[in-house]
Amino acid sequence: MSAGLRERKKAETRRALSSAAVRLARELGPDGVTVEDIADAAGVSPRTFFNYFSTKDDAILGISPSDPPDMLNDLLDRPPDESPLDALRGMALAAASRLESTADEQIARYELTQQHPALAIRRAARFSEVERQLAEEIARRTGLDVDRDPFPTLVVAAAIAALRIAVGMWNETGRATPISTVIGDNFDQLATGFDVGSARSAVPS
Amino acid sequence: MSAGLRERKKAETRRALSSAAVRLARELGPDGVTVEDIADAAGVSPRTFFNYFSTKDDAILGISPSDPPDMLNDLLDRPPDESPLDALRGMALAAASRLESTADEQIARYELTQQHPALAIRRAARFSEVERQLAEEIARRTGLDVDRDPFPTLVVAAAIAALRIAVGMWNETGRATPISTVIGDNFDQLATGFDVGSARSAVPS
DNA sequence: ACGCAAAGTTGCACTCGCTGCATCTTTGAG
DNA sequence: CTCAAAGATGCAGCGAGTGCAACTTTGCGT
Repeated sequence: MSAGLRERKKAETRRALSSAAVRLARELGPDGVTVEDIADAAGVSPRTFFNYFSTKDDAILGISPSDPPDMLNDLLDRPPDESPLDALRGMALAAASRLESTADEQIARYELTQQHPALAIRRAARFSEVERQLAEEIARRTGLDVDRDPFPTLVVAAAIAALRIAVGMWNETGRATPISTVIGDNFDQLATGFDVGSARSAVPS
Repeated sequence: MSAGLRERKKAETRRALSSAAVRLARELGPDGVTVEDIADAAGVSPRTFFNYFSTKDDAILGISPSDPPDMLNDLLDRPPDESPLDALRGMALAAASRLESTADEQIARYELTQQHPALAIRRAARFSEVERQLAEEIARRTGLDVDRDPFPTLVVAAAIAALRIAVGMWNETGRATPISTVIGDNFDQLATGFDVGSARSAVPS
């Protein structure tokens, strides 16, 4: 069987907690809602809340401890002969399409992070954790030493920025144009470099 | 006169609090020390601590609320006709040399951030706040719209990563080679792009 | 079906970070 | 020397987050 009752119930409780957290945070602001409120709304005890999320912010952002970062898997799925930047581009596109498909709750989360810096901070922290793992994988692929060679860390940081910015603009512009377009532009920019004259506007005059 | 007694005392208290925080955090770990400990060591009441720093972590990192980000000033000092990447390169070099000169306490802080993720997170958050301001300045220089054009945000994110990585490697390698060398390499990489074959090792075979 | 071990939930007591408010002390200008 | 403003402090309180010791539920072997 795919999952025992136990697993299913756990997953359901986690979803209930996280979506209650998002909903209440939107209504009352992240500081206007207590862990107790969230636990009540999800029908569990406050103490149980902390068995699922280590902080209130994590619940709002839907970050569960010890779940594997999807992006790392996306990168591992890329063929080994791809160049680092192309592999990261593929990873970014995969991550973006996953994000594009899950709709409303993601949007609510994005707006919350825009309005409440504390959440943006938590999210940025999450990204930087993942960055380290990605850099290690790029180092492995290229045979470089992640502690001595700047390249792996640098290219990963740039790639993550490209993804993050594309997602941000996608949200900012009402999710009209597909994320993949902006991701493509950003990675092209990274591939060819920031040299003089390479600043291209998204709105051709 | 340069500063009244009041101002001097305030500055002294802030320094006392921050360096007590660093010292105690190194001895007992950031979680092993309470705000009360820090306040006692600095000879003020716990309540007064919060008149100087808004969180314990900020005290350890020496982040005082409402002090102007030096890096933004560094960027504003660059000649207006420089290309975005060159201006950011100049800014990074200025920031690095400032950091290179201030000695022991900075090193202690760096090691603390390496060993305790929570502090690294706080510091990363600090960086991302500054990034937004820098991106706005680059947008102003280039006449682009920071909300519609990825370029300003992307180039700033890449530049900050280049700086951050250079500083990290400088610390990691025992502060032997000057930071400026690695910064130069990283910005060269950004200028010419991450295209295939551009991965260069710091240790030529 | 049944019983038992493991996994999960809960209540409790506690520490600590952080805040608002009212009060007292110190500073510096006239 | 006086007095108003700035700063320091004590107090009372909220809420996040943790460890521990019951208690309940699940699922497996029999």
